[in-house]
Amino acid sequence: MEREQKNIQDKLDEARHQFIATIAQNMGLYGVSDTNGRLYGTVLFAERPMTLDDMSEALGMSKMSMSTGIRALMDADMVERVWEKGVRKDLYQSHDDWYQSFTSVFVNRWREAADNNQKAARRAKEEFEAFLEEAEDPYLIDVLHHDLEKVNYALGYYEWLDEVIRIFESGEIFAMIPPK
Amino acid sequence: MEREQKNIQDKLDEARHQFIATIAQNMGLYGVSDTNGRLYGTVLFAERPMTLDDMSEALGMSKMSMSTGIRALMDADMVERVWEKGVRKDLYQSHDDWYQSFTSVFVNRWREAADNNQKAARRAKEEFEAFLEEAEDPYLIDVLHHDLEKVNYALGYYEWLDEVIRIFESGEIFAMIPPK
DNA sequence: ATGTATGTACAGTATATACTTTACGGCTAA
DNA sequence: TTAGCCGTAAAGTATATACTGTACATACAT
Repeated sequence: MEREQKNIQDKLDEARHQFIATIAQNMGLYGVSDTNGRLYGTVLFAERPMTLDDMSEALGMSKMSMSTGIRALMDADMVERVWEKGVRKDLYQSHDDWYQSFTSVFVNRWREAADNNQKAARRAKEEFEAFLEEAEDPYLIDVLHHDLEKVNYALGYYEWLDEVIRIFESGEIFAMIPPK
Repeated sequence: MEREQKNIQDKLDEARHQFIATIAQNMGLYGVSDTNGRLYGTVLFAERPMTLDDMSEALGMSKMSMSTGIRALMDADMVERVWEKGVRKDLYQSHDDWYQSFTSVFVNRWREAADNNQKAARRAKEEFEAFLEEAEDPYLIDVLHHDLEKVNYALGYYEWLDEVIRIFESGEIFAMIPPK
């Protein structure tokens, strides 16, 4: 009997491991590396907050990797540090608001890109228009019109993208599609 | 005068180059590498469909890189192959539906991840429930309940994510936020 | 104050990725 | 059929990234 319960524990670990491996594999989409994904999964299913040494042992990796990995996960608001009196080591536990994680990852990544691109497009547009003032060669003028068309299209797209991002940023998305 | 027009052409190239560099830099979000982003930009602003040799010269990179790069861009529906009678070399031009590109990239990347994770979560849930049948140790039973809670939360999240993806997949998003 | 334990910076190493060179199969035109 | 060109597969090389070991700075306990 004792033996059987032990067996269940092993199988449970295996089942957890399998699940963690899958979500870790896909966590690249959140800008989280594969190994950091496994780190998150490990902390998620831990029964208690973990120390860096715990993680190091659980994953068979250096403590340094755990340190840098945890910092990345904290930056992404996926884990949080907790204090327990009498414990000197830093303790970490998962911060499980996946809806929030999704939106903030989505927003952070796209917001910056959209802003950069929009700025670059505006600048390009200005320059193209300035060139158009000076241009005399009909062919060159034609080319410039085409370029302006493209950059205007881009600007429209960025405006649209901005709206999409805003829906996630403001949380409107949760009114449109309520969390389960 | 001739000299000045030439100067404009140079400045135009520089302005294009600048814009292309920026969008290429951020194109990593679309799963497109930096250099493939520049490749796309080059094709986008080309006045005529380009051959691999054209691109090779324009970017100062090997033809092989252009070949693989173009294939990646074609897979992402960002460039298309065109035929011109009398031209033996393959010709490529940009396929400029950025709205479509965005949604299909978004959908393709997240759809697969969501499906994988959902499948893994269902499987984990089944296993956890099976273990719960066999378990006798109260502590183990408690652990299993916690695990089930987590996996149920995950399943809810995947359901939500599925809905979000569906909005982009079906094009509903364009009714909610019309393209400019 | 001083010894000890803990997290992290730094440098070195291994692995993965991007790119190039070379070589070849397939298509086209004579 | 064959000569020549085009696109790509394969192998090799360089660069970037991920990970480790060591060594140090900081904070706590005595």
